[in-house]
Amino acid sequence: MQEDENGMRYWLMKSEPDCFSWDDLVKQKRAEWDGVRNHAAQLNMKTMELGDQALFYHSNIGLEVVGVMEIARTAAPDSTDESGKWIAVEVAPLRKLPHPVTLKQIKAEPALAKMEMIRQSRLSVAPVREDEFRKILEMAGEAG
DNA sequence: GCCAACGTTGGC
DNA sequence: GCCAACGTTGGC
Repeated sequence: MQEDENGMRYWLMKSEPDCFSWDDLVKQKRAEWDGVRNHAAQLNMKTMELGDQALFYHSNIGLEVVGVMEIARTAAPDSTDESGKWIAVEVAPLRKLPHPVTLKQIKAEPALAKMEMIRQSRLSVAPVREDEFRKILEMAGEAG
């Protein structure tokens, strides 16, 4: 796991927009990222710290990174889970990207070839290296 | 403890 | 609608 000089980690979190979209998050201002039922994704969420930044990715429909959010609460029991086995974090929107960055663009960019989301496409919560994070913001039209 | 069968995710 | 990747389950 890579950190920048402030100890901050970066992530990418997937959601199907017809289930929970970026606009839904903006409306709610803050949301529990629940329903993750994959151990690798759970482990990633357990590693998250307050203030870590995460890319919001629309899977299935759109197939693009649409915004940046921050971790607003660290791992705690997933309120949708009866068994008590699974955890969830809370996220809050920071900003929408000037324009989305599509999966197609990500795959076409050699600097992003090693991204976890590419290497393991089904992982719904994946770490992002700092240089990859910055590259995606640049591709989204944010000033360097 | 292995592995085949099956289910789910997510891209094409 | 299909398929690849991956996780889980259950028989042995």
